[in-house]
Amino acid sequence: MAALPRIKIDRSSRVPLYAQVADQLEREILEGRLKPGEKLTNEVALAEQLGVSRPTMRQAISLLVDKGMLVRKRGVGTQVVHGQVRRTLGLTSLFDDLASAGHAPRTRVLSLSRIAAEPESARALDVQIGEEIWSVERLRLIEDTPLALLRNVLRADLVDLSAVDLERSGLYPALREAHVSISVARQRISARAATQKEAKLLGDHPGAPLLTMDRTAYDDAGRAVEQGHHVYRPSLYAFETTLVDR
Amino acid sequence: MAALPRIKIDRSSRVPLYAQVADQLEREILEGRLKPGEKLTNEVALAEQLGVSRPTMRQAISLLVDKGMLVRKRGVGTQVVHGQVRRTLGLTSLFDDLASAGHAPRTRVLSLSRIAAEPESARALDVQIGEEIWSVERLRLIEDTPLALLRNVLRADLVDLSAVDLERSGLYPALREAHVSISVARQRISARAATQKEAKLLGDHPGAPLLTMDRTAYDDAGRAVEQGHHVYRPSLYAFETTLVDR
DNA sequence: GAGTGGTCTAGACCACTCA
DNA sequence: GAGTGGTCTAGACCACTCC
Repeated sequence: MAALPRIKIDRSSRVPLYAQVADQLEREILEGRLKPGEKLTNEVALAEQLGVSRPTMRQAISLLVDKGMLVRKRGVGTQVVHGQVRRTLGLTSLFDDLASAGHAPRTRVLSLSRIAAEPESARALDVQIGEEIWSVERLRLIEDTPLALLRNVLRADLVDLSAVDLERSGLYPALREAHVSISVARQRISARAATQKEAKLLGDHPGAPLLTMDRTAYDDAGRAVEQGHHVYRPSLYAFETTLVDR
Repeated sequence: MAALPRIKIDRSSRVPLYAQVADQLEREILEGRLKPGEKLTNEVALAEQLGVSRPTMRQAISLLVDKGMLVRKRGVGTQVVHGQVRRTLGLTSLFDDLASAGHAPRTRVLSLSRIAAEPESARALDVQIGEEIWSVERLRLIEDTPLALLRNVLRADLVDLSAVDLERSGLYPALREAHVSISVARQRISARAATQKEAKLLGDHPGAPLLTMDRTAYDDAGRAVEQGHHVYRPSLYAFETTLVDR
């Protein structure tokens, strides 16, 4: 039964209470002060100790349950999950992933232009066939080793890609700067053999296995903004997910 | 501003109110009575109409936001996301996926035995090296076409695999019957070339691209129960996910 | 029976968006 | 300034687990 004496909340902060509690609770786990399998003090007592209401305490715990770091069991209690913790797959770009892993990713923009939407892109982006959209093709490298080939199309009426430095940041930060906030994305992950063109760009041989990701992203008004068709060299990249039963 | 006149709640049901509301709201969207882009009536009014409190109404809406079907924007409202809706990737087995898609999946158990845990399995399952664990190898077929090769190891002290018919159901239903409830799983998805053995079993050629999934699953006490190393033929399988910004 | 998490209420105040 | 979602409270009762 682990109480949480280190957790302090700051009611003058603009960070929500549940987020303050969740962040500090996560740190307790990541830094080993809460050990795998250890049982937390019950919710009611914890809320009282931290000086928040029980719903707020529950919301904090729920965030970590969704991250796969805690498990709750009715009538029993809340425990820390065993096993090493991994980051959850979120709405971040590959660029961010690599940067935070301490590597030095680079991006080469192979092409950037406005094209007439062909049927598939038109359907995905919810625009008329032939309407002008952005098309961009980028090569992602890590220490001069090609890692991924990224092909994207974007709604030209919602984003101005010409104003953005795509070699300096990922697509999502760029969209954020342009006041387009992506809030939902649907992904499909599979694999296939490299085409001749892909093999040449990625420094691999035709027929080599590639990890593929096809994604459509929607803004906070529910409009399709971006569609991506990405291929990754699987020896250098993988998708990690945490699944939680509800 | 769409009110939701069709939604009725049953206070005598054992299904939580928020789940009743969420399920019926989801059906409104899936069956097209709420159209993409349409704005919902505000939360306070909806709660009043349905006769529930606002936190309960919010919880229902939050479930669909997490599924990627609704987007909320402070100061503006809640809208239906554009684009076709897909099922979220959940804690289901491939067997269930195929069965619910109307296909006829079959499973052939290639081997099932108790082995001494080698270092990698021992670390993943949190047991001593050399301790007895289950090892099972299965081939998944769809209409006589090989689809996937599934290799799993399980904690023998938590599960009795000899009592289970693995050709009749997936691994997770089998575990559920054995009173082992999986609540969290961590997955890593990538790709690689088929080995000679894999190619033979899957009816493909050595070097063919395969989709790979490595998973560790934990029960509701946070203990590692199962580890899987699966390979799929990418032309027949893909992983779909919905990502939501938080 | 004691203790736990699961659900639910009826409010309140705040932050943000948009006309 | 009006309307929206975001946060928070202080309780209540229930369902489940385990002794």
